[in-house]
Amino acid sequence: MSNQKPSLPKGTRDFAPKVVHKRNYLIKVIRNVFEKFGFQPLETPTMENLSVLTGKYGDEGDQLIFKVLNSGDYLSKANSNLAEITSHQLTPQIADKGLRYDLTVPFARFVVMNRNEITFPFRRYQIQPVWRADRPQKGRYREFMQCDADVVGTRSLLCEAEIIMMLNEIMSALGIEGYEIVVNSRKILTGMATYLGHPGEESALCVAIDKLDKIGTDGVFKELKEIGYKKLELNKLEPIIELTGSNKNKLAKLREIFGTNAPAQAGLVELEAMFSFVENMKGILETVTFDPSLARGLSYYTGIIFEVKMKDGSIGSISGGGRYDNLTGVFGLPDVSGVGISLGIDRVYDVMETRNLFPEDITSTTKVLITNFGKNEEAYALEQLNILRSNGVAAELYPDAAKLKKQMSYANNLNIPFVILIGSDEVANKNLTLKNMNTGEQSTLSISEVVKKLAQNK
RNA sequence: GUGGUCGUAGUUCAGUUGGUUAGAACGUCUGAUUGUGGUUCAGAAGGUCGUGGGUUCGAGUCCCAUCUUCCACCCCA
Repeated sequence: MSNQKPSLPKGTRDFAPKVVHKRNYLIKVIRNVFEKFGFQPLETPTMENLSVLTGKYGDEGDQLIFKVLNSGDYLSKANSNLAEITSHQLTPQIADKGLRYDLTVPFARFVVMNRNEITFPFRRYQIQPVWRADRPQKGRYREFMQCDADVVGTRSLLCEAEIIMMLNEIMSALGIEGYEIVVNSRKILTGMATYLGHPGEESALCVAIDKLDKIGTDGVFKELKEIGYKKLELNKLEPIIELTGSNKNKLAKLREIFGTNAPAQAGLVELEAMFSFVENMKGILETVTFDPSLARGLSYYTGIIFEVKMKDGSIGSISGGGRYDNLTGVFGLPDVSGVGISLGIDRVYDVMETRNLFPEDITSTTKVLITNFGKNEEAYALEQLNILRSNGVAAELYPDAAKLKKQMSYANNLNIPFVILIGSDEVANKNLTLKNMNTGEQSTLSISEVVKKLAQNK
């Protein structure tokens, strides 16, 4: 057998122990906030039937779904002449499953399938990996973890307000500053398209104005011209996307501008209501920016939409979400409104890592290492090890009677905060030498004193 | 999916117009120190130069293909 070089599929990664510790910390903080807001955990399968996934993310989204080849002699069951069809046409004949593309659609599927068991309104959070056959870039992977929280079965804008509260709380719990929660409403975008003389064409409008940050007003206008916008219409758009001032100011000005435009006015009213809910909860609004040019988000959003981004622009958005009125409709359950957000923890991780925001003590699970001096001390050491563990102190004994230097560097490299030395003196005196690896302090103690110290030091 | 880019030790990178034995730093291991890690000093190990072809007397260096990385577009966490 020839030697084969091991490799990973494009856009996937291993996570070494120290990285997993940090990711777990991140997930723990986010989960705690989700649960504090009353969300319940849900998990769904890695694979969904392709019929569940396709058609939910637009044509381009469908291309990005990883398909799972059918088992068995799948070709004989495909009833086409291979030479005569495109790969695109062949796919549905040889694959009927696909990898989860996001967490929202599987959630919608779950809600429909379990509608009789679920008590509405249903708040659930879900933290699982998703897969996209995208071309990788920095902060873009083919396998990545999403943290979603959604509420379905209510149209109350209180839910939108709580999402703002949650996002603020997650960011402050992680110690991340310099972020911005950008909000807008799909209804404003719909109204805007009509106002500009292009009713029903808001998706083309969205694609263009969403790039405002990147290509500027001139760039956006150039793109819009290419899809048929006239000078006069662009003149009407300009004051809208160049609005400045406080959120309240922008909302007030837009109410004037849009006049009797019903969808736009409805969107503005909703945003005002959301802001006032946040104020009543004593929430923070300084981090929230209303931006009528925010247009991102999947096609299923129908109300208020959110995006969290870093002000320094160091990475793409770290969270996105919004309200959707009819996600379950395609599965036969109409009129269930929901609102949710999705956090990309790989991106949050990158932000935390570059800013050094991870606490130092999270990269070790072991609290104390007992050094191994050899046969004579072994029985006593094992006894102490057992006592530590049965008192809930994460402890390990170095497995070989290696040089102390080696054992100490082992503890040092793994960030184990304490080391217990058990040599002939300790065995004879029935005590332990405990060394604090951070301060270098060392003291002779009884096992009960050590347990007390390490248990409280949690 | 379109266009470009990168790949040399575990890691980050040098490597001249193609020329003998491919270097450094950090990390690792050993010793200075047989009961003490982080600092210091001495030494050692570690490479099919991403992979496969080609040009050449000779390729890390040039050409082609392929994989990977990163970037722009598209889209998105």
